[in-house]
Amino acid sequence: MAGYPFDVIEPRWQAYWKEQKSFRTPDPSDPDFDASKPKYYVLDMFPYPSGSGLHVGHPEGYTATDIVARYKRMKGFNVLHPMGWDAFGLPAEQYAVETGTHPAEKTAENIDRFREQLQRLGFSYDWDREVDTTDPNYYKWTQWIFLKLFERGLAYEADAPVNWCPALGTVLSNEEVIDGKSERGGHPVIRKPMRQWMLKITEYADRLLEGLDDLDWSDSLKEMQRNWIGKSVGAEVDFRVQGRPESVIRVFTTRPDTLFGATFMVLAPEHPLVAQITTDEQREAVDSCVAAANRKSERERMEQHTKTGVFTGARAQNPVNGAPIPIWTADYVLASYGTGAIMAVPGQDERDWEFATKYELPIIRTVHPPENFEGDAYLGDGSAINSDASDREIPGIAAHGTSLNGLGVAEAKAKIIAWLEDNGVGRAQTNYKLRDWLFSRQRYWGEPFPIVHVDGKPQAVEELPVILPEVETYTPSGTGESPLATIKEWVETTVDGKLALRETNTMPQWAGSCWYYLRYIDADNPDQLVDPEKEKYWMPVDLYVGGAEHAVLHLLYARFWHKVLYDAGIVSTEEPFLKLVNQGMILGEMEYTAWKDAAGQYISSASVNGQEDVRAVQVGEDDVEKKDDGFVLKSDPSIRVEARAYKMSKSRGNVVNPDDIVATYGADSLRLYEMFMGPLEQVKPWSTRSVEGVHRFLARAYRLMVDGESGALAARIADEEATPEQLRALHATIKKVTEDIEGLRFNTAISAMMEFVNAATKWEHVPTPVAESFVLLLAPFAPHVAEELWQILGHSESLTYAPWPEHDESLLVSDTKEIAVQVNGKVRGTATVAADASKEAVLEAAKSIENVQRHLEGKTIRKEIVVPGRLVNLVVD
RNA sequence: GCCGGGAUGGCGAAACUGGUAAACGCAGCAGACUUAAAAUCUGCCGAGAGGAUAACUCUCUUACGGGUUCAAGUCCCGUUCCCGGCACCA
Repeated sequence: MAGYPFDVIEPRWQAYWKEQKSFRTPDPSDPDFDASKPKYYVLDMFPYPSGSGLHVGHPEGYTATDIVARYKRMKGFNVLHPMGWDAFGLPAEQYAVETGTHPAEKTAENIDRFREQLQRLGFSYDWDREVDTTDPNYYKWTQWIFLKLFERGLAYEADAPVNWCPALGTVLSNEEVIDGKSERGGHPVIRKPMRQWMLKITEYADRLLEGLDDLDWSDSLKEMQRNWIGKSVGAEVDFRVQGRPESVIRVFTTRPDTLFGATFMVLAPEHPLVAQITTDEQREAVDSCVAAANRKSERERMEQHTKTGVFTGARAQNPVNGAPIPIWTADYVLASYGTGAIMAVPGQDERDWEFATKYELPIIRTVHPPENFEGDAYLGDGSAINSDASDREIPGIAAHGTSLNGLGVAEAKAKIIAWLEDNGVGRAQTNYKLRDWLFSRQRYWGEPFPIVHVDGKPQAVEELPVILPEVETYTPSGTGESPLATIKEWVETTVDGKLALRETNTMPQWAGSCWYYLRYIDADNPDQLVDPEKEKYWMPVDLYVGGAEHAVLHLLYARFWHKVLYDAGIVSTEEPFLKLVNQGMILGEMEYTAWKDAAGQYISSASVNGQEDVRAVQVGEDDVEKKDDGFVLKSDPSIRVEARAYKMSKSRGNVVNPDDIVATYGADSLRLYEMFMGPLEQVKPWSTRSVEGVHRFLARAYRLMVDGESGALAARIADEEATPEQLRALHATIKKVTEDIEGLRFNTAISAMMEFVNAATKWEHVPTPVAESFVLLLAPFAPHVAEELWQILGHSESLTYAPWPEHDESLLVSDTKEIAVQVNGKVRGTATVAADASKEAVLEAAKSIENVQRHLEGKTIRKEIVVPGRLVNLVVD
C-alpha cells in the first residue's frame, strides 16, 4: 500500500532533523536565543517505558502536542517541547525479581525502544533535554526536593495502618487500591500498621482547591480534584457522656444548625470510647457488633448499605438543650473521617433517618420543610423550628440556652457556632476527605530516601544523590521491608562517629513525575534543580496533554510539590500547568458478537443472560444489519448481535501496534489518522480501514505536486497569478486550519485540508504560492511529506521555521451568496443573490422562485424575515 | 445515590452566537481505464411516498415526551439509556 513513497521520505527527514538538530531549543543564556519571541511550553505526560513498547494511545496525545509545537514554531514562538521517561516502577522490578537482572538494564532497553519508536513518528522533541527519573543525576533532585519537604516539616514518619498486599510483598497507597484489591494485578489487600513516611498534603488542601479556579482545565477534571480534596465546612461539637465527666465525644458536623434535632449519637466501632462507655448489660451485644465490623473487609463494609448498630447503654448530654440522648455504635460511621463519631439528626439526614426508623429512635425536625414536601429527611433550606432552649439553664454548660427558631440555615449555623464557642463546647471547623500522602514503598526500584536514623530520629543526608545500591536479590523481604533492608553494610553507616541507619523504604513512582517538567528546562544542570532565569522564562507550562487516568493523583501531587517549591522560592509560579487536556482513549476495532448455544444454534443476545453453555462468536460487519436500535444477523433478523468496541488489551487480542501501521502506511498517515478520528478528548474506536482513507489523502496531496513518473515537480504547478476562486479556497483553508489548531480541533482542520486538495485536483494549474501555502498548513500534521514537497517546490531549507500563512479576510468574500428560502420555516428553494443585495432585492428574488410561489398561492404573507447572506423566511396565513 | 460528560446516516463524525442537518472520511453502489485484477479517476449514497425506474415534488428524521421562537441538533422543563469519576465523607 504505497500511494506515495513514504518509506523513502520519512527516514530521510528524520535523519535530517536529527543531524541539523532542527528542534533544539535555545535557552535565555544561549548565544542564539532570540528574546524578542514569545515562549510556548507544550508538554506531554511522559510515558512509563514498558516492555511492550508504544501502543496507539501514546501517539494520540503526542501528535496533538506536536502539531501545536510545530505550529507555534512557525508562528514565531520559542517552543519548549521535551520528552522523557517515568522509568521507576513495579513492572521492571517484577521482571528483575523473575530474572535476577538489574532493573536498570531492562529499563535502559525499554527506553531505547520507546525513543526509537517516537522518533519514527517524527515528533519534534528537543532530545537534548531528555530526562530519566531513574538516572542518579535526576533523582538527586527528587531527593533534594524531599529534603525541602522534610526541612519544612511537610514530611514525617508515622505508624499508620497501611494497605499491605501480601502477594506483592509491599504496601500500597490508598490510590493504588481499588475496591480492596491492588490496582496492579488485582491482589487482595489487608490493613496492617507500619512505620511510613507521610507528606502533609493536607496542609495545602485549601490552596490546592482555590488554585483550580484560574486554571484552563475541563470542568470534570476540576470537579474530580475538588471531590478528592473534599472540603466541608462545619463545626466540631463536644458532647459529654452522662455519668462520666472525663469522657467527651467530639463530633464533626456540617449542620450545627440542626443540633436541637440530634436525638442520638453514633460512634464508629473502632472509636476508643466505645469500650469505655458500654454498660455491662450491653457489653455482649456491643462486643459482637465491633468484632463483626473488624472481621469485615473495608470492601464488604462499603458494599453493605443496610445500617446495623447496637446501643452502648450510655447516654450523652446534648449541649444545646441538655437533653440526654442514647449513644450507639454502628459501622455506617467511618473511623477515618472527621472524629469517628457523629451526632445523628434524623430529621435532616437520610442515613440517620434510616437508622432512626429501623431502631425506633425519636425524630425531631428542626428545619421547616416546604408545604408540598413529601419525603423523609429534609435537607434543604428553611426556617428553624423546635430549636429553642432560651428559657433554660443548660446544666454544666451555660446559664441560658439559645434559640434558633425562625432563622434560615446559614444564620442558624452562624448563631449556634458563636454560642458553642462562647460556652466552650464547640467551634467552627473545616474538614477534608484528602488524607496525608503515604509516601514510602517497600520496593527496590525507586528513589532511596536521603535520610538516616540516628538514635531513632530521622536526619537529612546532605550529600546527594544517595545512590540506589546493588543488591543480591530483588525479592521483597516479605516482612514489609524493602530489599534494601537486607544490605547490612549499606544500611549501617556513621554520622559524626555515631551509628546511623539508612532509611530502607524507597519513594513511590509519583515522586519522579511530580517535577519532571521543571527539569526539562535545565536538564543537565549539576548544581541546581533548575536555573532560576530559565525557569522564569519557560514556566508555566502553556499546554499539558495526557490521559485522564492521571486526573487526580499525578496532577494533585505535582501541584502540591510545585506549591511547596514556590513557597521555598525555587519556582516563580503558583501553578505549574495553565491549560490541561485529557485525550480520550482509543478503543479496539468495532466488534460484532453473536451467541451460539450448546447445539451450535444462534441465539439472540437478548436471551443470553443466565443461559449456560453459550459461546460468543465474532461475526463480520457484512453479516449484520441495523434493525431498530441494534444490530441483527442478515441471515436471521431475529438474532440480535452485540456491537461495540472494547478497550485494547492483550487478552482480548485487539491491540493495534503502531509499528505495523507505520510500516504499511507511514508515520504521517498514522499521525493524521489519529487526529482525524474525532475530537481529541473523546473516546473512539480504532479503524484500520479509515487509516487508508487519510493515507489516500496524503497520496493525493503528493501527486498534486509531484509527477509520479519522474518524482519531479508536477507540470500542474505553475508560476502564474492565482484566480479569485483559488485564493478563496486557499484562504478559507488557512483560516479554518489556523483557528482549528488554536482550538485543538484537529479533525476539522484535516477535513478542511481534504476539501482544499479535492478542489485543487480539479484545477488545471496550481499557482506555486498557493501550493506552498498549503504545504505549510499540512506541515504540523504530516511533517515528513510536507518537508519533501517543500523541497520539491524549490526550497533548500527545512520548513520548521517558515512563517505560518496568514489569511486575508477580503479574499474570502464572494460576489454572490446562495440563500435558503423558507415558507413557514420549511426550505422551499434557494436563491443566488448579490452579497450586498438589499432586503427588497433579496425578497423579490425569493418570491420569484417557482416552488416558493406555489407555496404562497392563495396565502397571505404575515411576516417577512430576512437574515442577510443566510435565508429568507416567509410566514403566511 | 451524587458529580461531570454524552446520545446526529451502515460506521467515525461536521454544523460559528438559534438560520439550507449530515461537511470530511470509511463502507456500499454504478461507471471510466485495464485482457483481467489492484491502484487511480468520475458520479450516486438518511428513511419513506408520489412521479416514468427521469426531472422534480411532498412527508418524516439529530435518544424519547413537552415547551419557547418566524425558525431548535443548538435554548428551557421532564424521561430513558451510555461513558467517566466518587461512593454511608456526617
